[in-house]
Amino acid sequence: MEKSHAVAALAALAQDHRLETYRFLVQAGPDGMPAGEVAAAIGLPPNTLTFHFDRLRQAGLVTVRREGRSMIYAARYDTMNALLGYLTENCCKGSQDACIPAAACKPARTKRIKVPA
Amino acid sequence: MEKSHAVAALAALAQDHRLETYRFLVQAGPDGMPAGEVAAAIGLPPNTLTFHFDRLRQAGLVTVRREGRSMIYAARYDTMNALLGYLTENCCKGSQDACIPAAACKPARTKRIKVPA
DNA sequence: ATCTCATTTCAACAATCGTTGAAATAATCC
DNA sequence: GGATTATTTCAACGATTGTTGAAATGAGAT
Repeated sequence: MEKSHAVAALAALAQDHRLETYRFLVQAGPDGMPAGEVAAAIGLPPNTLTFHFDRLRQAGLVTVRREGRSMIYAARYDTMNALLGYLTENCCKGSQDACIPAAACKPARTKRIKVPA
Repeated sequence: MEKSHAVAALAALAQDHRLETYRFLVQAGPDGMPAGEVAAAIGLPPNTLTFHFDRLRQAGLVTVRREGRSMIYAARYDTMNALLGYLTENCCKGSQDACIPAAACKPARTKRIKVPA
């Protein structure tokens, strides 16, 4: 991930309603949610939400698709992981000793991906 | 980490000069660097840099101490790790299956903390 | 005390941000 | 076709942001 993309993603997340919206979409899962349901859940007027969705989308944190008359927004996990990679690269690469706490990142531990054999 | 703190940290990092400054301080190590050297390295007028340092400090990402006539700024690794924790909590906790890629975060692998025996 | 060096404070300024209300579009139902 | 539902577009608005130049502070050197 390039610096400008990281800045864009950080800026997109650096706002109350957008962070909440994004978090909501992440927990909603990869299938996403119609804009209206998000608006109701977050408690934001639809036009305001559209503005924030646009920001998230331009930062590559979210995708949209039409389904009937609803617009379904979904979180892009790959972008978040790229951002985390960029930040941890900064945090831990240059000087490992500097990263005081051992517990830097805590990925899902309870249930790994398949890895058949 | 609370949401408002996360937003503050994200906002502090969501700017070209500040992200670069913070990254520079992270790589400078826990002892930090005088403001002047950072200004020279980043290529920013000292008063502008002060403005950005203030933002980073208010977000808890940086500390200052005086040393002679220099002000030494240093990265706060704990805050960055708290932020990463908050983001990964969002990304991976609620729905592990949703976190498509296995490589979510990559902490320092080359050289672990001491662990004497 | 005076002088310099390192940094901060302050008051501007244009630019961008987040929100609103009203109007437009897009798809479905009758 | 016209009505209804879901969402976006548009033009405003006050608020915040990042940058600048000039002046102030703080600490060491003479």
